[in-house]
This record gives sequence, structure tokens and C-alpha cells, in this order.
Amino acid sequence: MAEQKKMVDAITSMEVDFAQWYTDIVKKAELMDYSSVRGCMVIEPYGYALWENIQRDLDDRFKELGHENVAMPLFIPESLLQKEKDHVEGFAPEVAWVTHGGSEPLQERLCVRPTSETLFCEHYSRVIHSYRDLPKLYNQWCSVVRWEKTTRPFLRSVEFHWQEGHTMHETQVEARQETEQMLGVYADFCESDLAIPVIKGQKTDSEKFAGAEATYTIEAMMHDGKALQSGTSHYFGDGFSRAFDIQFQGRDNTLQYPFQTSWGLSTRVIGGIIMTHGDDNGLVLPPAVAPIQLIILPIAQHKEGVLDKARELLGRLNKKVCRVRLDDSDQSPGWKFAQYEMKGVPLRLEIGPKDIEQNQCVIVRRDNREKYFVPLDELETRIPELLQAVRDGLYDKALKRRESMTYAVTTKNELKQTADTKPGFIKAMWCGEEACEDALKAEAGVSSRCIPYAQEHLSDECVCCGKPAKAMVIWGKAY
RNA sequence: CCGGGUGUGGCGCAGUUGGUAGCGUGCUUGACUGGGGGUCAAGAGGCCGUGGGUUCAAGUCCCGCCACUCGGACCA
Repeated sequence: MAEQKKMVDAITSMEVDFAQWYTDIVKKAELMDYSSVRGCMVIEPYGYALWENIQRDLDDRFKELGHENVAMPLFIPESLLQKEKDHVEGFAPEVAWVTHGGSEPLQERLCVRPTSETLFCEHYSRVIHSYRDLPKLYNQWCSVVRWEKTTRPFLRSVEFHWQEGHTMHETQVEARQETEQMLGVYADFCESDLAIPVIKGQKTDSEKFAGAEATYTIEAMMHDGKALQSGTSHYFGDGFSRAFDIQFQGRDNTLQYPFQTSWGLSTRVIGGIIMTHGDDNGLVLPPAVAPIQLIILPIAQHKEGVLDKARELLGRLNKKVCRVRLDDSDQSPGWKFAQYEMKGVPLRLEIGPKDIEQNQCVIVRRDNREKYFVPLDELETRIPELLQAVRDGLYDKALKRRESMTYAVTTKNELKQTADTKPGFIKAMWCGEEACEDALKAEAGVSSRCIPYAQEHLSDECVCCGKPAKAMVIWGKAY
């Protein structure tokens, strides 16, 4: 119990204050630090290593599907941003402007990109001439700036890192397929690699991206029942093409406008990992992206042979089996246990004199603290199995939690009461009118998260106005 | 942007009616230890967020600003 008490001292318990728990984790697990720029953070090595693994994994998937990486300018001239009406209306309130070069005022001010549709479009208008130039499947890894009023580490910062894919296609069908495909990539990445169950769906018109014809999303439920949009994919039709005058000569020798998509996933997903898997002992990382997948902790390390054995295991396992580190610092074992739990390392391998005698070691899972005595010559097979077991354990736990915190309702009173008393997702029918979304926002404090692909028929009428329902919507409070 | 809270060694905090800036932890050095945040000893470390004001004297009182944080509004 003394041990338990210290853990609670280290970070605020989720139950006591979820927001504070989150803040404690990002700091104590050394993912980020605050900077002197309001709302901007320093991503520390451990946090960045996590992001690099996410990047590598996603980047491989993108390239597998034929996408290429590019680098666009950081700045967007005001006139360029303004070419697409809805787009500029959506983003103008939160862009940062550069007005001077050195001490000279600029002729035209430049905004720091909040997203790069306009830059891609300008470029595409110059390089797309023929159907033979299509599709264009570009992606860029970069950071963007949105002047947010309220910021939180990873979840909403003024500057954030992401990837933005921007593609151009010959036909509507092809572009819609791309939109769909990339949403699928995100969903599979979240579920397989991050062990975060997501709901695929479409955003309502009021929630869709500025300038898009349709926005698709994957929504995840956090520990506190709030929703986190974890990735989005947009279908633009030919709206931007027309606004930016992008035309190509088609197979039939006529001039046509190409169809466009964009899709993005940001460092916000790190917040999603924390709030989906973390517990009161700290971070819990899904094995696929954990910077350290297994930590070797020597016990009684000053005793003859212990460190040698630990180093031997490090050389034998690291990179060949998984990402391994050895902590041979002079801290006590208890301190190290707590430390690597805080950092969310999926597996811990303990090796001490008693183990060496029996040619075995102890492996402990981070997600449930289950302990295994493993013969040293079985490590190559057992470690991958255990990493997989951690991933599956995390996923199942998250899925069960989401299911147990999702409620179906058919009346407005029921919805209000549920929203009031039970954190989580609410499934309810909707007529398609924005007025009903507004009403539910005002009366119950929930917004539409998405119109899920997996539709259910709960009733014939809109939960809000009673008119005929068009679709089932997931409602909830969101980050 | 509105409302609440907080700014004092790296971190967490105390600091009374204004009068010599403290504690815990961490850090450094050494010794003993080591299977859930070990023990002892000796050290280093501070423009009290910032700018004004009141006062013989401000960490403390007054005003402004900034940052962080919580809630809300806004928002990909």
C-alpha cells in the first residue's frame, strides 16, 4: 500500500481530476515541455520518438499506395488564401499574419499556413495539363499554425505537427475512392497499431472542413467519455479546382476540372493514445509505436555476472526482436519499475542472480502487470507474442469501455438526461437539419460527432424535432 | 474572448499584522544497498512571473501586463 500511495502522489488520479491527470502525464512522462511562446510546446525526445514511429508507420502506408512526399512553403499570400470563399471564411479568424520583412512592411501580408490546400492548388494549376498527369498523390509532413484561444498539450496547440495529403484525380469516382481509402488507412492504423478503436463516419455539414464537399472522420472515445477526432479525410469535388483554375485536357480532348481530396492526421493522436490507454501509474503505449518496447532492468546489478547477462540480452534482442533498452543506472529497481511504467513501456524484463541461476528472466506487462517467468532461450518467440498480447489487451479494454459508455436514445428528454449524467457517446436519430444540431448543443451540450457508416435504425423520428429521421448520429462532447 | 485558480531553488510547496527566504524532493560527491519509488554523510543551487505604485522597508499591500491551468464560448 505504501507503494500505491507514492504512485498516487506522483500523478493526479484520473478519478480525481481527469484534466489534471492528463497534464501530469504529458509532463512526467517527458513527452513535452512548455515554451515561452503562448500555446506552443517543445516536444521532447521521448514524445518526438513516439511521433517518429507514428510518422514512419503512416508514411510507409502512404507510399505503399503510391503517394509521394513534398515540401510546400510555410507562408501563404493573402490573395491566395482568399481564392476559395468558404475556405478563407473558415480559417481567416485563426491565422497568424506576417506583415514585415525585416523592418520593411510587406506589400501583401503573408499568413502562416493553417493548412496547405491553397498552396497545393496553386502548384497543381501549373503542373497539371493532361489526364496523363493524373492522379497527383502528394503528401507533406510539416507543422501548421492556428491561433487557438485555448490550448492544451497535443490536443490543441497553436502550432502543431501533422501530415496533410492532397490529391488530384481525373474523375469524381476516383477521388471519392481516395477519400474513402485514406480514411480506411487511418482507421486501420489507429486500430492495429495504436490499439484505439475508432468509429468511421461522415461529418454533418456544420462540422465539415471549410471548403470541402464532404468530410469523413474517425472518432475515438477517451477515458472520460469525450470524443477525439483522430483523423480526417475530405472530398472536395472540383470546387478548389475551379477557384484556382486547375484544368487538364481529358481523354476526349476537352478541358476538365480535376477532383480533389485532402486528409490529415496530427500529433493530436498522441493525446488520443494517452487518454485511451493511460492509467494512474502513467502512460501506457501501444507496442507498435512505443519508442522502447522492452526495458531490461538488472536486479542486484553490482553482483557478479548480472550486468554482463543484461548486456548480452540487449545485444541479442535489440532490433532483432524489438526496440530494447537497458537501464544500468544506479537507481534502485523499485524506482526503475515506477519510472518505466510512467513512460508506458509495454514490457519490462527483470534479470537478477536468481534468474541467471535458472536460466530464465521475469517479464511483466505494462497494461495489466501480469508477470511471466520466461526461459532465456524462448525470448525470441515469447516477446513478440507478449507485445501482441499487450496490443490486443489494450484494444479490447478500450473497445469494451466504449461499448459500455455508448447509449442509444429515442427522445430528447432521454438524450438530455443521458448527456447530463453519463459521459460517453449517444446514438440518436437525426432529421438532417442544422437547427436540431444547434438545439441539442444548446440544450444538452452535445455536438454531432459523426454519421457512422455502421447505421442502426433506432426509430423513425428525429430525436430533436420529431420529423422523419434521415440517419443515426453519434452525439457527444468533444475535445 | 468570458469566468475561476496558480506563478517563490529543477519539481512540489510553506512563508503569520510588511522587517535577515525556508521545507520536502530532486541534483552533486562518497559509502553501504538493490525482486515495487532504499539508508547515511557532506555539498551546490533563489532578480520571489513581469512593469509600475504605496512605504524608512514589499515574496507579503494596491494597479496593470504576461504565462500556465480549470470550466465555458469559439474552432479542425
